[in-house]
Amino acid sequence: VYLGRVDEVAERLDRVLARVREHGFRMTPQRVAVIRALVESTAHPSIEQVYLQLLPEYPMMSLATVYKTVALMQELEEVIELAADDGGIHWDGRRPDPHPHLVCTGCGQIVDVELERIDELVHKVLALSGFGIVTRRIDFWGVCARCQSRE
Amino acid sequence: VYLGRVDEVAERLDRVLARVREHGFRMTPQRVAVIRALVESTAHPSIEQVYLQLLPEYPMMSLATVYKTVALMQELEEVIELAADDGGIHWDGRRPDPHPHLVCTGCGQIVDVELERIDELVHKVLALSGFGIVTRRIDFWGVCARCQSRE
DNA sequence: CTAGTTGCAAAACGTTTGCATCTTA
DNA sequence: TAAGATGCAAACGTTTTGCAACTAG
Repeated sequence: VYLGRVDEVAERLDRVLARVREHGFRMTPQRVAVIRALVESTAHPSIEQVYLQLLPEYPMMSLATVYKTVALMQELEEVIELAADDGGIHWDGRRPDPHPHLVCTGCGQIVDVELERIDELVHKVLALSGFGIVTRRIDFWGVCARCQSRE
Repeated sequence: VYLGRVDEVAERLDRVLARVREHGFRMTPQRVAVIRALVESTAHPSIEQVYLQLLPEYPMMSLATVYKTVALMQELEEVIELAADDGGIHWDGRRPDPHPHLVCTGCGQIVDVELERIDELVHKVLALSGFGIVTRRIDFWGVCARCQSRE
């Protein structure tokens, strides 16, 4: 269960914004706000959750802009997609490297898991299949400790 | 890269149909056709692909019925869901136990992978997180051998 | 200034639902 | 013959798109 340090996150935000600029995209307040929300959130939000979170501070924000910005971030491989248990798509923009997630079927929370030796797994898959592995998605569903004790 | 033997598959089809009946559901030609397609296919089809595959032989088949039958199979845990690279949801009804899949980003084919020691992984996740793991989804994306040689 | 970005509303998409008709047991 | 399943079409929620107005560089 991993959480980056605050200054690490701030540092990455700057790097991501710089990359977006370097790729020729312009910086608008909406774009910065969405990228900031994605990079800082530990909650693995859906697009609508990002939108609703930003709405009070950015009343002119539109859902379409959030969609477009998430697509841009995905293009630059600065977010990864994951399946929650509400059936919808959620996003991890805080750690964009492929890593496993754990979804609680009780309360819906999504946490990161630090699994070592994933590379070994990838090598094994390569050896078995001959595929050149580009990416992966490893997600678990279960009941978190708190929800277990509540039962 | 796993393929069940033909008689194993036929045997499982009978078992699944029996289970469906035991759960109080009726047997209609449409239901049998969809379940058969799911259990026999190695292609990991989408719902629409199942529908289109059956349409010539069952011209009265409706998409809604395929949706309902897949939902029923999912209820009975006789199919598992997986993410393809067309963005849509695909299904594995031939091996309904959670197992990894490999999606070719070149030709779109989806194959099963036989990975041992997945249980160890699950135990490690349990130890790290305290979650009671219920299920998981492990999928890889890459370029298959044939698509690699074509490049 | 002008090309890129936004917000809106409409369109497109996949999936679900209500209901009259038909079918299984 | 009664409960359940089907097929249709309408409804639904989510995501994408076209476009006029706006704005960053």
